[in-house]
Amino acid sequence: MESVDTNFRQRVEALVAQIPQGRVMTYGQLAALAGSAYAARIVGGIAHFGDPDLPWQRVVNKQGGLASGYPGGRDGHKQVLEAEGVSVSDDYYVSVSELLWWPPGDEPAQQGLL
DNA sequence: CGAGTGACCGCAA
DNA sequence: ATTGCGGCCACTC
Repeated sequence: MESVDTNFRQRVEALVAQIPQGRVMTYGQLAALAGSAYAARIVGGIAHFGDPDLPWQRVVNKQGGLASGYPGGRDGHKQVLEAEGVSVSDDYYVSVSELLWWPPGDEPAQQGLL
């Protein structure tokens, strides 16, 4: 409906902005919810040139590892996540299985269904 | 307007 | 198990 310009970027930003504190989402997830499961790279691109007010720090890769290119490097990224309440491993890895969050209504199979 | 790149993911050997 | 390569879409210069 209505305008659909760059709905991808708007969608990703909307999802990231909805990520609750202490939770993390994967790029592939955001990409899939945005409309393209193969556009995970674009999500990263938007993250770098998107709105700096969005909690991109809560966005990690499928491995649960922190991404590069973040202002301050993984060091700053790790500290920010820990400040949010996310436990980051010494290797800059987070428990995706524990902190992975899905938007309400779009969850294909929550962890409870495991 | 055209080309290149990217904070990724999945599969193949 | 590990390593290497390709692919898709959007954004920037």
